[in-house]
Amino acid sequence: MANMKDIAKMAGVSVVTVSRVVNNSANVGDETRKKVQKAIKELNYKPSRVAKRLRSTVASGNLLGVLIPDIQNPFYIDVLNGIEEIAYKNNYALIMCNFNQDEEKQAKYIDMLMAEAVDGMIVAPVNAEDEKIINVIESGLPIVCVDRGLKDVDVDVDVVLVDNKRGAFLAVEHIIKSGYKRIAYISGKPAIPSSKQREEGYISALNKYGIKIDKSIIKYGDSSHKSGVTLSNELLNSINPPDAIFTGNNLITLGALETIHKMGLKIPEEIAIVGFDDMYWSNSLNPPLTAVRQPAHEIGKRAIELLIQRIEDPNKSTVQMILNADLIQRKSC
Amino acid sequence: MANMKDIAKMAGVSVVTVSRVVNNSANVGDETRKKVQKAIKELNYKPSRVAKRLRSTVASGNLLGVLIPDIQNPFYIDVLNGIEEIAYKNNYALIMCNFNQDEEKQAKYIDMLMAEAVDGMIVAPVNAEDEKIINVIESGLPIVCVDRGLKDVDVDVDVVLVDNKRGAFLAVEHIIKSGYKRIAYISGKPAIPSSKQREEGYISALNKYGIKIDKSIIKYGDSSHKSGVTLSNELLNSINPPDAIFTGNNLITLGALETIHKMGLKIPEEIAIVGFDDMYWSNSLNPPLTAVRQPAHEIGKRAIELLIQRIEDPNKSTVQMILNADLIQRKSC
DNA sequence: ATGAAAGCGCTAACAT
DNA sequence: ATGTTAGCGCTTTCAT
Repeated sequence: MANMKDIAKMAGVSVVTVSRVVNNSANVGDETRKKVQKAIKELNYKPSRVAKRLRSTVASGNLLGVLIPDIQNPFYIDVLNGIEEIAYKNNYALIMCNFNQDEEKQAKYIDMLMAEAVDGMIVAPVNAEDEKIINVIESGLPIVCVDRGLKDVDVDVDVVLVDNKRGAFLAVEHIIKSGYKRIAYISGKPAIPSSKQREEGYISALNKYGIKIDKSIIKYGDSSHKSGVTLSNELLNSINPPDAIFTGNNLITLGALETIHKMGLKIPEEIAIVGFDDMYWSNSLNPPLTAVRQPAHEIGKRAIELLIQRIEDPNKSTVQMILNADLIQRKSC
Repeated sequence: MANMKDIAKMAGVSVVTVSRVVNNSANVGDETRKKVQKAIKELNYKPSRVAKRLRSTVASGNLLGVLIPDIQNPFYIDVLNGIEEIAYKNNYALIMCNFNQDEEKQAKYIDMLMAEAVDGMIVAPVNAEDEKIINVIESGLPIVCVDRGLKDVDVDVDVVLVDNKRGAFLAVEHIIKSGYKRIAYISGKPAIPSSKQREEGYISALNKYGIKIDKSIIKYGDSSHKSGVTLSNELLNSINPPDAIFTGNNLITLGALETIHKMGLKIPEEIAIVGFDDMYWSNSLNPPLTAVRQPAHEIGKRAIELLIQRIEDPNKSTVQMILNADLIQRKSC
């Protein structure tokens, strides 16, 4: 592969001039620029992003890290998709790190990203008090949090979130207005802020409509498909089963549906279900799923836009961007 | 961040010695090694992967590129997941490139990966004669193809595939044995080899059981969810509709299900469906989907294992690994 | 067993 | 408008 020296030689200029042409600096003569461009084309020269990254003082390495809690979760795929779209447009490469909700794996990936000298990272932190991430932020590396924020109020960080409480409220209110009386909630990992917020929305809806909270039909899992299967099973096989279930994320929803179908229960007649998180194939479910839609793709886009802005101007003040989640009514409730 | 020089100074040795310790080279005194290790711990030193990548002659940069045709497709997610699992274990970072079945985007991503000096790439080529990829292979960069091979017999490349023809045959045979007479096939992009191979399996099953091929119920789309919706609609609203559909990939399956549910058709009584590609939530569909399962996760794992082997020994002979796809019988046929 | 010197491909700072 | 020098953090080669 040709390098700057080759181009310089061919064009009869110094490497600095080549660098200037490559980076569109001013102060290059028209003639010179043309000669260099010709050589670049001729030798099919592509500047080494590695050398640039090593040398540059300002972030310009065009490399970003993305830390994802669970790549099997369609929500994060959509977020990732949004991130990738903008990254590509801006010539950023993306190192993808899937840490499976595992704090240790997350920490190791963060070390790796630092060693790769990324210009910034997008993270959905395992927990709201993650020291590792807080350290990185304090070190000055641009970071944007998605889906989950950080608790420490002293930490200044850009965050892109969804109004989980309101989304959950909307869902449960709809369930109530549809005439259901005994509404269960299957929560994700309680340690994840969004799980708690969704529970708050669930509770505030019940409160508003004067339905007594029954803790026995609030089930806590680990945000997985499997916990959706198991917990819905416990719920539906109990002495006093619910007539509707609000599920805390899409994996749980899918798990609950599996149980419901296995039991041969009719949706929404025998059991209604509303899920948090929509999928592009919610209409392929039978009946089509009523769900709270997070604008996942937009979350991703906003996050990387904020990140790029911060990279370009590290002093810009941080923002907390809260997007709306809305209810998509279909047939499952 | 501490660098080698800092460690060297602190340990009272030269940077070379530090490098030797970091890379577990022989010829380092026990005492020296300990001093260096202590300094490394104390300063929390992490070697720069960037500098290493720039300097190293042998591939040791521990960076890989993954080129994915469509990140919204659950099959590729599973493949990616398998890749990531092994990459992480081997301390490889992964640059994720989603090219949306777009040849130009794929080409640009390949340029980017070259500029990042990756040690190798895993690719599912847009088309079987992709010049760009063939060039890269000929340049000597380790590459493994997944899901789709390359046509040019002169090109020596590791490939991990599934026996698409046999998988499709199994599916269609099962449909026939279940008593269906008029079996449609909704194909993905005909240019993609796997689409053709699946069609071959479909045809050979029909042939074996003496069912005449009716070209009017073989529909060609672009492997997308949308084409699944549209083409199944055409099929089911025709004068002589099929009583069963074999769908060419999971996105098409999902699209077809959407149409079927919208039309209120009963599965499998009024229309049977068997899909190519299984999902972990196939049981959440109603009825649970009968599908051909590709070992997607294993495809990913095998691919990166081959890639790492090739990176470590560029002269090893190439292999073509063909995995089995098997039929998972559930309730949709 | 250890180190000095050179250099990977590029950019920053300072000339001219 | 262009070039010279130095050096990012590491590994390689050759010495000792």
